[in-house]
Amino acid sequence: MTKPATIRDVARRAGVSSATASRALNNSPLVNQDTKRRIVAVAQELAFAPSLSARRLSLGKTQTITVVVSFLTRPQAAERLRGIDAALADSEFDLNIYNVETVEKRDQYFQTLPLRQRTDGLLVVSLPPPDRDVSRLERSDVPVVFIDAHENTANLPRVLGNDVAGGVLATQHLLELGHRRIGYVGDAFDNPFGFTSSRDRFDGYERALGSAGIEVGDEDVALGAHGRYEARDLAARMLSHADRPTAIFAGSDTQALGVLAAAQDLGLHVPDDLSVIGYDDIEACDFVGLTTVRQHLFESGRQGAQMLMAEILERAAMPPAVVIAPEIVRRRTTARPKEVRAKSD
Amino acid sequence: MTKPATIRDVARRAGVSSATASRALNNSPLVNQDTKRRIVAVAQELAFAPSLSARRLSLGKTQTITVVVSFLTRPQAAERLRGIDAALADSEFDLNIYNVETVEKRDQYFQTLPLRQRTDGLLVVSLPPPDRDVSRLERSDVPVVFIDAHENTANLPRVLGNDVAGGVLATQHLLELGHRRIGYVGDAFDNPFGFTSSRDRFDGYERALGSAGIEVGDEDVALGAHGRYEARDLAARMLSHADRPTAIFAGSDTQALGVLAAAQDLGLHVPDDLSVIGYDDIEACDFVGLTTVRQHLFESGRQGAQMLMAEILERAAMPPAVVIAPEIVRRRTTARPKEVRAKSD
DNA sequence: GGTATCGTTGCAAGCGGTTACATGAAAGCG
DNA sequence: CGCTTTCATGTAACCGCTTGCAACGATACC
Repeated sequence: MTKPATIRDVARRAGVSSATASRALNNSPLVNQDTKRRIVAVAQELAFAPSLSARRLSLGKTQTITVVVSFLTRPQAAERLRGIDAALADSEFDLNIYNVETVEKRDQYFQTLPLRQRTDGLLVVSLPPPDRDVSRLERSDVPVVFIDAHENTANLPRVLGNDVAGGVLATQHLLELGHRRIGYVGDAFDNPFGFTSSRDRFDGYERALGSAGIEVGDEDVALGAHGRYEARDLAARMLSHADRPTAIFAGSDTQALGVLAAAQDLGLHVPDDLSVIGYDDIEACDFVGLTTVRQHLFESGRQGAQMLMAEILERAAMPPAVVIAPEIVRRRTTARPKEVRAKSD
Repeated sequence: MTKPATIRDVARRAGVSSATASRALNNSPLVNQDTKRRIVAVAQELAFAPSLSARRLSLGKTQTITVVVSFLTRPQAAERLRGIDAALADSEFDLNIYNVETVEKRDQYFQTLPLRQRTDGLLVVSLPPPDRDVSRLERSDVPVVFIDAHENTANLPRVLGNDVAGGVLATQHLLELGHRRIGYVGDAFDNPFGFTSSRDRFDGYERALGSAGIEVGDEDVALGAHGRYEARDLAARMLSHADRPTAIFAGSDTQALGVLAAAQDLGLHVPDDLSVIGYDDIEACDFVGLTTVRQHLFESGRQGAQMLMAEILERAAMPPAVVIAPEIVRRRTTARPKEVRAKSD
C-alpha cells in the first residue's frame, strides 16, 4: 500500500541520475550495458512501473485511441470492435470506448472527444457525424477514421462496405433463382442518426430489379423502425394476401429474422413458399440457416484501426476510402420459387 | 493546426494568473464571479480543453476505469459491457477495454494492468484470475471488482450470478413438466481459463435430479468445447438412439442452439419429442423461442461498475459479493413429455 | 487609527516522467 | 604530450495543470 516507486526511487537505489534511469528503461543506446542491467534489476525489485500520465504529458502524446461506436451491443458493432482490438493489441495504444445510443450522447462526444489533449486518434464506428461536426473534425488535428459511415464524411478517411453493391448482390441472387416478385423490408430511410444503410441497400435492390426490367411495387416495400418485431409486423402485412412476393430481401439480418417469424406465423414454408435473404451475416444467421450478404465486420475494424495507427505513427497519408466488398453467403432460406420449379420439373 | 491552447494562454489573455484560471475553470469558490465569467469566455474563445495527461498527473489520478473482458464479442460480454458503460457514462471516468481470448493475453494483462499508475480501478469480466495473480491483486492498491468470476477471487469484491441455483432452476422446470430423463450438454469442466459456469450449472442439475430421486446417467451427460457445432455433435450422439432423454439442459444458449440443430437433423420435434432449455438469455433465444435461464447481464455490469466507482470515489468498503439471482424465461422449447401428455389426455 | 477578517489573486512548488545540453573521463591522433 | 573524439552520465528545464501558502486591498470591529 506504499506509494508506487518513481523513476527517481529507482535511480537513487541504483546510484544514478533519473536521466540515466529513464534512458536505461527506454532502451536508449546512450547507456552502458552494465549500468543498464543494474537499473533494470532495481526497477524489477521495486516493481517500478512508469506513470502513464507523466509519460504522456512528457511525450506530448496520449498513447490512446478513442472509439466512438453506436449501439455497442449490436453484433455488428461488437465484431468490429474485436477487429479494432486485434489491430491494437500489440501496440502501445490504449483503447478508450464510448458507446452512443442517443443523439445527445453523439453530440456530446463529437464535441468533446476529437481533441489532441484527449486522444491520439479517433475511430468512429457506425455513426455518421452531423454536418456541423464534420468541419470540426476536418479542422481538428486529431486523425479520424470512420468505419461504416457512408455519408457526410467529406474527405475524411474511412473504411466502408458497399451497401448499394450488397443490395444488388442480394437481389441478383434472388433474380437468378427465378424470383420476379421480390419485397424489401428495412429501416425507415430517415432516422435520428442518419444511418444510410437501409436506403443504400434499397437502392441496390431497385437498381438490380431495374436491370431485370422489373419495377418496384409500392406494396412490396415496407419500412419501419429497426428491430425484429417491427420487421415481423411489416412482413406479416406484406405476406398476408395471396398476391404477395415470392422472396423478401431484408435490410438487415435482424429484420430477416423477423420476416422468418412472420412467415412461420402465416404458415408459409421457407424457402419453399418464400425465400428470405438478410444482410450483415451476424452469428445468428448461422443458427437459423439464413442466407445473407456478408460484410466483413472484423476486417473492417481491423483495417480502420491500422489506417489510424499508420497515420499516427508514420504520418502516412491515409487513403480517402477503403471499400470492403460484400459477398453472398448461401444458406437455407433461399431457393427457386415454386412456379419455376414446377415448370422445370 | 496550431498548438492547442494551454491554461496559461487563457490566463494571459484574460489578464490573470494560471492559478486563477485553473480555479475558475474548476468551479472553485475562491474566485470572483466576474473574473470567472471573463475567464470562461476566453476559454471558450480559444477552444481551450485541458490536457488530460497533465490534469491526471497533477491530480494523481488516472480518471480511468479499466475493463478486462474475455471474449468481448460473445453476446454475454457485450451486454455486460453495455451495463458498465451505462454506469460510467455520466461520470468523469474514461473506459479502457482489454479483450482476452488467449491465456497469454490474460497473463499479460493481469500482470501489467493492476497498477495505480495505469488506472483508478479494474473491472474483470468473465475471467477468473490464476492463483498467482490473485495475491497480486489483493496486495495491489488498485480497487478491483470481478464480474462473473466465481472461483479463486479470495475476498476480492465481485458480482456474480448463481450458476448452481440456475442449474437447479432449469432442471426443476423440466422436472415439473414431467421429465424424468434429462440430459446435460455443456462445456468441458476443465478449460484453460478456469471457467466454472458449466460445472456449477451441472452441479445444480445434479442436485435437482438428486432431490427428485433421480440419478444422473453417464450417457446423459455430454461435455465438449464451447460452441454450437460441438454441442450439436454431442447432442446428436446423445439423441440418436431410442433410449434417449426427453429433455436436455444445455449449459449455455449457444449450446442449446446446437442441441436444437441436432434435434432438427434427427427429425425430432421440439418441444413435442424433446424439450430444450438453455442458459444466459442472449438475444438469439428470443429469435428461436428458446426457453432459458436468464442472467441479468446488463445489470451485472452496471452493478459492478457502480461498486467500483463507489470504492474509488468514496472509499466505500465494498461488499464482498453481490449475487444476482437467475430466473427462468419460458418460451417455446419446453413442454410436457409425450408419455405424460398421453396419460393425462 | 490600528488590527483582525474576508474575499480574491499570484507565486511557486509540485506531479513523474523525458531530453537538450553540459560535463568529464578515457581513448585516439599527429 | 596536447588535442579532438567518443562514450557515459548528470543537471536542469520542461510537459500543462493543480494547490498550499503568502500577499494584498477592502471592509469590519474595537
